[in-house]
Amino acid sequence: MLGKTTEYAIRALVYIYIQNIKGERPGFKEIAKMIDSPEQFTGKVLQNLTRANIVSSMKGRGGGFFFNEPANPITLFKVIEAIEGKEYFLKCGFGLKRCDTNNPCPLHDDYAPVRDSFFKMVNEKTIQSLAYKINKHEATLNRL
Amino acid sequence: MLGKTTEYAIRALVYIYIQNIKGERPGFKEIAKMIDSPEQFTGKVLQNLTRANIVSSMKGRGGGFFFNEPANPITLFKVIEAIEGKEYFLKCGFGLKRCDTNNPCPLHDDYAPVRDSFFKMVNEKTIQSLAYKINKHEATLNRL
DNA sequence: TTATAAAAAGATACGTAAGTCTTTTTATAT
DNA sequence: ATATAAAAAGACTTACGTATCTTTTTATAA
Repeated sequence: MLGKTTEYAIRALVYIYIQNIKGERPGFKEIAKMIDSPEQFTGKVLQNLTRANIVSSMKGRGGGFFFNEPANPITLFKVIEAIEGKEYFLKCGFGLKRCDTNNPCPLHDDYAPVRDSFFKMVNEKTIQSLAYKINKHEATLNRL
Repeated sequence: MLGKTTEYAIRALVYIYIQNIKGERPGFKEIAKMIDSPEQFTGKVLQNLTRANIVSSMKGRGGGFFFNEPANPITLFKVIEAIEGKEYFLKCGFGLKRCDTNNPCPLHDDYAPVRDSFFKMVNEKTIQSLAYKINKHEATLNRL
């Protein structure tokens, strides 16, 4: 459902968060290696996330990526919104320009609940909660 | 979630079915006009659906598109599978190459139910059931 | 048997996502 | 000050989804 770019973004942010807990500030080359993504492209994605104020960065020796407010959790929705665009969860599943309960497409009544449950999920899950699962060894960040 | 091509395909098939009930066999130009899609591209999409044995066609004067077994309902899944590919509902939401209950990504437990409910929905809904809703005036095919 | 109307087919173009390469800027350590 | 290590930036390439244009094939009607 999500594009590769968004998947790289989420995995990269989770890895950055895990490293930050350990007091580290990883660079994009290390990140790309650890999440199994193309190196330079991951750099570009992180550049965009930095511009969107989702993560922070420091240039120069000893620099890298980090969260300056780790207490403030980042929902997956925020990441999706930044990369896929604001409209991502608003589109009609049948492709109509306008579609709502009062003027539905023939798929609306069945599609809307699915889309809304996806929306709910990405608003509940955060970079932090995913990192927590990994640190508890309940899930893995990659499959190399 | 679905690509434009799949949306055109579903809308086109619904329109063809509705016209078939009336004893008509529409051509791609008429179809494109009625579902508000690009004319030539819709022709290509229908060509692919014909090759995939989802719909039938006749060349020459009086030709057009039709279902040769209208009693056998076509699920949306079948259309999605033909256009987006077999893997569409199998992909990991986090982007991992392999991901299942035994070896999950940190999103798996929450993503899988959403993906499965989408899968269930597209297996229940058919071109015929969507057409029925439109014929009952409970939904519209376009929004011109 | 000829004109016509339709889908099929092939070539090409456009737009955006995905990815690479090179240069520039910035901070730090020496 | 200078070398070094890092992100930022810009130009470019590739792949694919989306779309158009032209020609060919096929069936029907006249």
